[in-house]
Amino acid sequence: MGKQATEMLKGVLEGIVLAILSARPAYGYEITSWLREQGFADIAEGTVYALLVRVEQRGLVDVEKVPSEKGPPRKVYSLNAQGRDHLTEFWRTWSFLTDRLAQLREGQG
Amino acid sequence: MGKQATEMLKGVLEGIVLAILSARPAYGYEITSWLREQGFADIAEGTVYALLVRVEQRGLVDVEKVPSEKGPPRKVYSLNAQGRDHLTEFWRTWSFLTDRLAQLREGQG
DNA sequence: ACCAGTACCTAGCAAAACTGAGTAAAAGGC
DNA sequence: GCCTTTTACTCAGTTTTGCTAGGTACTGGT
Repeated sequence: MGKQATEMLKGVLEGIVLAILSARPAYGYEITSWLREQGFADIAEGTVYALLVRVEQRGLVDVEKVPSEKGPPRKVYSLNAQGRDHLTEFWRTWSFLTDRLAQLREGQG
Repeated sequence: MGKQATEMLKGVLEGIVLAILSARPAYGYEITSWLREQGFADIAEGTVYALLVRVEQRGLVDVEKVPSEKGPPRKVYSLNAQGRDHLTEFWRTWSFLTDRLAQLREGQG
């Protein structure tokens, strides 16, 4: 992904992380690694941690500290009811966007 | 669209406007009206004009001043070669994002 | 003792969109 | 002639979000 992706990620990355958490609880380091495997090569660690702090403060996730076999304890996040509502709203907006963009793309090249 | 869309638009809105311009030249007021018809209800006028200034400064569009039948002269923008390249790159990044998101969405709800 | 891998956090910056104004020009009604 | 509406563009200041570029801390292998 190029630098263009940086700006396109804004607002979308939060939805991505919430979607990940809706599948199963996860911790920051794990999420960052997973994103990088998926091709989001230049996602900065700090970006994910900051995002997790934000969604926690907005009450979209629950947190639990879990000791790790290697390294410091993990902060495991899981999506709560409010987070699930927010995710639903995200998918709605995302669908709207993809529909409009698909139309535009067909319209020409 | 809710407030959530505001942040999701970042980076995407530029692609949308370039896509519009790739179909035919257009001026700011026209683009804003069209976007609102398409359901982008809360796009601020200032946002579109600022975006057009940016893409002009980056040399992605050509500008021509055209007198209007009613009101002040229009600044008509058209996509140039560099803009077309940029748009191609935008579609590539957009495809990447939609693929990843579609996968995530299938993965669960 | 040292280093690599794991795991998290922070301060300061940049980009992009919004708010909420203001400026201007022409058309049409009175 | 004046006023309102519509068209059309501009600008300063704020917020949100991601990036940069560090730092802290714990474990296991050499």
